[in-house]
Formats: sequence, structure tokens, C-alpha cells
Amino acid sequence: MTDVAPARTAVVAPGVADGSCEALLSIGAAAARAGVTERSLRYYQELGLIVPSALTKGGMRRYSQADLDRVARIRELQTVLGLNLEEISGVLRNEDRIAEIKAEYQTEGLPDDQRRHLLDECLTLALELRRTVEAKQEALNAFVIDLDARIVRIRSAMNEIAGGAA
Amino acid sequence: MTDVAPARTAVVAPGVADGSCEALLSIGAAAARAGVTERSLRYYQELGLIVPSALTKGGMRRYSQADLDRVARIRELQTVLGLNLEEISGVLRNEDRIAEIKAEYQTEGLPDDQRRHLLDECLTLALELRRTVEAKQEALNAFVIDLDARIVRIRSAMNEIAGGAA
DNA sequence: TTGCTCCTCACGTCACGTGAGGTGGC
DNA sequence: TTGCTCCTCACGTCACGTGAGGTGGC
Repeated sequence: MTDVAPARTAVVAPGVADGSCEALLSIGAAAARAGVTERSLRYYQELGLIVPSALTKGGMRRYSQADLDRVARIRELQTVLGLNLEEISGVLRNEDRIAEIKAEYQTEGLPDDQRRHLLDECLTLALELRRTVEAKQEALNAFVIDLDARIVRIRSAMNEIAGGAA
Repeated sequence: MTDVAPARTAVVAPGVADGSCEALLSIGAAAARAGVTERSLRYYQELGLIVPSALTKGGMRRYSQADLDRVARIRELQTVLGLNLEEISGVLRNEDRIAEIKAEYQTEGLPDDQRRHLLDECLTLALELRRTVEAKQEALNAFVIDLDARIVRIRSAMNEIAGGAA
């Protein structure tokens, strides 16, 4: 319950000084929500992977839902794909680029060949990531096939005993 | 070619002084074969995960094929399942135990209830590992589904342009 | 003897963990 | 003011990477 307490102090949004009153979380609350430590959030920031959406006048970090989504993405790329933070930085830069492209894409009067080029860039990055994932899946499938074979052997040995004892 | 050069020096097999003349590899050759560094092999030994099958009189490590298989298993558990070396140590101990059980299992006159107990132990360990693997698979599947959705969106955007331009 | 590989320290790195000591807002 | 959370160093840890300096067998 205490972890949902939003910032009650004045918040200075750096960059975009928008008036949206989305609930911003303190680092403790954000870490709890994201399932990471405060240290990790500070470390990701040190490496430039995330920047809290706002800072209080006292210099305290405030995190938005978008920040939490980004942290979740970092953790997913770490645990599911086994990427290191430098590789993750690359993936995030790509995904940020895609978001930019989408914005650019909306602009009127952008020539079709430029749109095509932007989309092509997105597609290349996405397909590259997909190959990494596929390799992981294949390795896991091979592992589970081997493991299942072991399990079958154990079970049949148990059945033999049961049959012999009956 | 140089990495297949077996030990030409006298080899002292600690423990079992068997006369089998299986080709034993130096640490450099073994590391190259296993796709790891010499440092990793020494570190795994430091942690008790592997012990080279033999040492030369001069104190040089000699690795058997079984040693290489064990290293491959360590790497698989690291990269595919994302386990740390302490967890891997546990899995390896379990698998060594299963090998022991198989040996014990062969002994004549072992009562059936003891055999059943040993098999039960194996099965529990194998099923536990399987649950870990399943969780990994599910995470990967979710990841790839999401990624594919993105790819589809990019492709349909490209088709729209092509249609508009045609 | 010359080359190459091996040996053991031992310090560096990555992704944090874990206090130390101090500040800030209800 | 008291509690709690936040802040920034800064050292520790895990799984190695990377030399430093020396030994060993063809």
C-alpha cells in the first residue's frame, strides 16, 4: 500500500514541462513495482538505459508508467534472451528509433520512398532480433527433448519394478 | 590440428589408476574443443564443478571426453537455462547421484523398495528441472508472439505504401 | 637452446549487492 | 523532532578476462 503513494512534492519535469498529472512513483515504489532493486534503477540510469521522467526540487527521482515499462523490457531482454546491458542498450535505441519513425511517419508530405526506407530499417532490426530468439527456442527445445527422454527411462524402470514385484 | 595432440608425457590418473589409453587433452586443446577459455576450466575446477581426469607428473591438467561432456553440460545450463554456477553445481550433483543410483541399481540383491526410492529421487529432480525449462519456454513464446505482431504491423504498413504508390 | 604451452598469483570488469554517512519532506 | 525514504560514494561479489612472471616437455 505504501508503495503506491505518489510524489506529493513539487515535480519538475525536465524537457517537456507538460501539465499531465500522471501518478509518478518514487524510486522505492518504482523498484517494488518493477521487481528490481533501487540500485538497479540507478545503475540503468548511470548507463543511460532509463532516465526517470521527473525529478523533485530536492533531486529525488520520479518514475512514470512508461519508465516502468522500459524497465520491464530491460529485464525481459536480460532474463529471456540473456543479453547484456550493452546489447540491451542497442535494442532499446532501435526501439526508440522505431517510435521516432512512427512519429515521422505521421508527418504529412513525407515522400513514400523515405517512408519505405524507415519501415525497412524497422523490419531489419525486428527480424534480426527474431533470429536471436529462434536460436534460443531451438536450444531450449533440444534441452527439453533430452530431459523428457531421461524422464521416460526413469518411469519405465519404475514400471519394471512394479511389474516384477506384482 | 594442433589441438588434437594428446598428452605424450606420462600421465598419473589419480584415484582410479586404470590402464585405458583414451586420448587425454591438454587444457588448451580441451578449452578449444569445449569452446571455453582455459580460465573457465580452471575456475570450474576451483569451484569443484569439474576435475581433470588426470594430471601429468609436472602438474599439468589432462581432460577426457567425459570431462568435455561435463563442461558442455555446464555451458548449456548457463546459457540455455540461465543458471549460476552454484545452481549448476546442484544440478550436476543430482546428475552424478543419478549415475551412482544406476550403478547401485545394478547390484544384485538390492531390495525393490530401495530401488523404487532411488528412482523416485531421480524423477523428482528431473521433473523439477523440467518445470524450470517450461517457464523459460513460455517466456520465450510470449516474447516471440509479441515480436511477430510488431513485424506484421511493419509489413502491413509497407504494403499500404506499395498499394498507395501503385 | 628456442618455442610453445602450461602453471599460479593477482588485478580488472560487468551487473549489480550492501552498507556508510548524510539529506529531505510528511 | 522523530521516521522513513531518498541521496551519493564506495567497497564486495560472481564469473570470468587478462596480463605478469615463471616452469615444463618436445
